[in-house]
Amino acid sequence: MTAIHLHNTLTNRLQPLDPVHKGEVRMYTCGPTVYDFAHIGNFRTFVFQDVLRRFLQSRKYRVLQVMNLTDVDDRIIQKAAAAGVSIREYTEKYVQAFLQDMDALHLEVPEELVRATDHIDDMVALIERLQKKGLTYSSEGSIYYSIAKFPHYGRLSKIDLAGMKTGLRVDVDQYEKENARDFALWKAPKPGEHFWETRIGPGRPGWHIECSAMAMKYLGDTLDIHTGGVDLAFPHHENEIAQSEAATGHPFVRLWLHAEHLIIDGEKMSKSLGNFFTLRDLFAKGHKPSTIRFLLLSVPYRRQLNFTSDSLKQAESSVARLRNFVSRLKVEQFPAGSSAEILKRAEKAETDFDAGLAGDLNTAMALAAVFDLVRDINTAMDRGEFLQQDAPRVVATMEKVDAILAVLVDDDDDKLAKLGFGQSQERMPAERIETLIEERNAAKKRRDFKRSDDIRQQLADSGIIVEDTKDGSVRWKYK
RNA sequence: GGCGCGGUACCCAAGUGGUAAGGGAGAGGUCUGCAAAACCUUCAUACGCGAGUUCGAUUCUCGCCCGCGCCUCCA
Repeated sequence: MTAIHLHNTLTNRLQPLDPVHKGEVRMYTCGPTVYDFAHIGNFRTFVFQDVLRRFLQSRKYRVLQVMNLTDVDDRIIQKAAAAGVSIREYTEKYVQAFLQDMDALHLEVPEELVRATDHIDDMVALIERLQKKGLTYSSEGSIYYSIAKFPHYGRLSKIDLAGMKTGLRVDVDQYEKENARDFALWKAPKPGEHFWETRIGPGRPGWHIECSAMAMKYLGDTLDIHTGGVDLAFPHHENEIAQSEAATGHPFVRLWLHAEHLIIDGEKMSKSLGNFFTLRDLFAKGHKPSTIRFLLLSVPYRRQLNFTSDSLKQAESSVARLRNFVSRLKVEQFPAGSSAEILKRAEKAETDFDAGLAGDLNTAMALAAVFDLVRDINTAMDRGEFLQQDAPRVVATMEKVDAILAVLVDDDDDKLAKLGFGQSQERMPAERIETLIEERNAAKKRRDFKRSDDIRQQLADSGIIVEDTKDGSVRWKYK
């Protein structure tokens, strides 16, 4: 098996995965700030993280993934106050929405999905450790981290501090800081704002401390992998390193992985440009969860993904090709027997798929391996060279790759229905469909094509596509 | 300005120091009562531009141009 290599932002090169604990990968993946519905760009990163964990599992690693839910920050405090509800009450809605969205996209639930506000004590303890080491200072009730005291500051994002002057007052945060880049570990409460009464005083946590505290609580001082979107590399992840390593004296993370952004029609997604989409916006427009998942994972994570209506169409067609293939394998009847060649071919597909992912999660390469197999087997079937006993083997290959891709099972309607995007009409039950197909078969037999086509049309009107195959069997699928 | 990612066919997108994977769309064909699916053929003398290294570069080096992002709590 090809050794797994991943691009480490810290060193800017491909490095082998080398877990601290044998057979187990511990990773921290930056999750959403739950002040609103997550948008499609967020999910680009989350799908990447999901593909990563699924791939590691396919390599038989135990995966211990921690994902944070940032449920306290300026926006949340403001919005909750404006709505006249508690922070918890305000964020709960979006936490639930996030879980539903995850489910719709087949994102596996991390082993630990943790809320910042449940870990205030852990953050306070970590801040105290930093205080004891003399790395912090207080100003107007807030506590800051003095980056001048952390020699490696800037290593991840390659930010050069040499040109920066200390003592300059830069009023970016309406707080007093010694250095513009110093960041708040703990923020003094503002009048009327929600705050926590703690050993280090009243207030609320700064943004970065939650990730350091929760990551180390669940994963230990040194994590194997930490991921997030590229925008988080600075300052968020840089600050996490400073906090964590200064506190423990150990390297915080072995591999830093950053997903490039998704852009829309070549432009940054933003509310002001009017090209801002949540998952639900896309569902409402009739796009399927599987289409979106496929599109998000089809472009390797370190490459910007240009999200367009055309790319959505292409993704939908690609998924259909894969699903048609599996359906054909399951329904069509082939000559009895089995062939060593086909078995080898299936094995090769699995190997190539795996090798593609092993090379920094090159999903484009991995998908090519799958499509190569699809074409070759389809060709064999058309030529009558494909044998019945091989069908389950090839299906198994497809199931294996789908353990990572997670787009083959056609549950789009179910997922949409769960979110309230179901079609207006009830789905025709499978039994009824089978009955109609039998009727149609009978009609075909007596060459009553008028009747036969009427039934096909009737089914089509109910959103069911009927396909005749060479061997006389009929397969159907929901549109 | 600093840091980072990228510029490959109509679109999306791999890749290698020795002559361009895969998907989508298009065109033609096969199969078929019809339809769909599928298959076959076709679709980049060419990989942003210029120079260099080399027997040979899309792949290495240098310079330039262009796009996008980060450098102000945005994945």
